[in-house]
Amino acid sequence: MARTSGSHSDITGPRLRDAAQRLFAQHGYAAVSMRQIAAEVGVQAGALYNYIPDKQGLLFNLMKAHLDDLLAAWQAEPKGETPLEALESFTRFHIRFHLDRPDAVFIAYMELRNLEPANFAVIEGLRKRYETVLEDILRAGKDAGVFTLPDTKLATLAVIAMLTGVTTWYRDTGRLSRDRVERIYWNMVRKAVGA
Amino acid sequence: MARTSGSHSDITGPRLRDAAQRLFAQHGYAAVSMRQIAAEVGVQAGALYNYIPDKQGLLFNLMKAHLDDLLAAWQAEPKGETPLEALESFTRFHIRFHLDRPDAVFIAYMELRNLEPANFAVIEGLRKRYETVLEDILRAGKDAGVFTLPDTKLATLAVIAMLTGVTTWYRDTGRLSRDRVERIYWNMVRKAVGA
DNA sequence: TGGTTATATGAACGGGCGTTCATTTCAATC
DNA sequence: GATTGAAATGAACGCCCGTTCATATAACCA
Repeated sequence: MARTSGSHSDITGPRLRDAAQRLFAQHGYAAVSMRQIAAEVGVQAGALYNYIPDKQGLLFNLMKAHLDDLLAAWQAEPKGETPLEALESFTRFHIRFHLDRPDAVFIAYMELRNLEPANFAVIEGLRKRYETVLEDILRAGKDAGVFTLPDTKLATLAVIAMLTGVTTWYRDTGRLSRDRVERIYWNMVRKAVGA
Repeated sequence: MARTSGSHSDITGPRLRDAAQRLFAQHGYAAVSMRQIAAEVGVQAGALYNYIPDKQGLLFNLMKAHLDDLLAAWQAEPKGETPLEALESFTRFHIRFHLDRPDAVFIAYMELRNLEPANFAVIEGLRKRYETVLEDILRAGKDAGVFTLPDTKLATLAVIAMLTGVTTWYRDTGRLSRDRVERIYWNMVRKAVGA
């Protein structure tokens, strides 16, 4: 034991965020203490405050980093030419990205109510920007007469809920591969939008 | 102030559950203290223990009551004759039931990780029983050649996720009536299952 | 090699936690 | 009107919380 002092800044920082992400996802923000996180990192609780302003700031940083990642990754994604291609691209991207980060996803959806109002507004804005990505695809498809949608806004929310739901049951050791899951969901999404 | 003592058993019990449900939904189980609940009820914290074994038991009772309600309500629902009618019935029922109980729904989905293992097993069992209701409908429709499903199990999970997602955005003061929402989602569900 | 600085310790702060229990209060019964 | 018992009080229990800070240490740079 007894990690002695010295300079481990570049190690402790990431380890802190990793531990916090894992513990918050498992037990919930309010149920995890700074001392638990510190123990996981192998450090005393006081040392954490060299890296974060406070517990709330830690949660906010984790959520913001996740959503920034999400939006940046979509920017870097090949999006296809037609609305149908774009929707397939989005569907597969969303599933893949979310399955790769189960803890971050869990926190982003479950801990919104533990954000202070100012922090919540920032996160909510990023979430809406991502929602708009899908909404724009669906509207373009509807305008082009490729999709049949009773309500574009509701279809957006319905598709995202359906896709994000994958994270609640998917296990790497399960019956289906990721690619198979992507395919099955794409099949259902395509039919749901009438294409 | 100062609610004095006396016999309020039949009043305090329900009020305790109401307050706990509201507060747990708003702030999360771990973030709400017994003293906050007691204050909401208008009583000292110690008095709550005349009605519940402990905080964990309170959470468990709330979740169990919700799922018992859900299964009982479905039993009492007219289910239609054909798989298509049954699916419409289920879709509308699920949306209606969940929109009527936003707090209970929120707790049932968010606080699973705060249940002790034994309690979790009970709740999980009830949740799976409800899932099976939809799975049976989908399988019947698939066997009858009415539904086209790439994977019955995944379709079950996808549809439930999609429908339950309504609770995250629906507001009574919003653009659409409940009936309109039911209709729009039924349209999307029907198409998603290829009927 | 010695001084500087980043990084950690560990104790302390005030306060809130879930739960228990002796005691008090009051409505209902005889 | 006295007795009874359910239902509440309010203080106390030991414990953990997030955060701060004086102090110690080890790596880096002159």
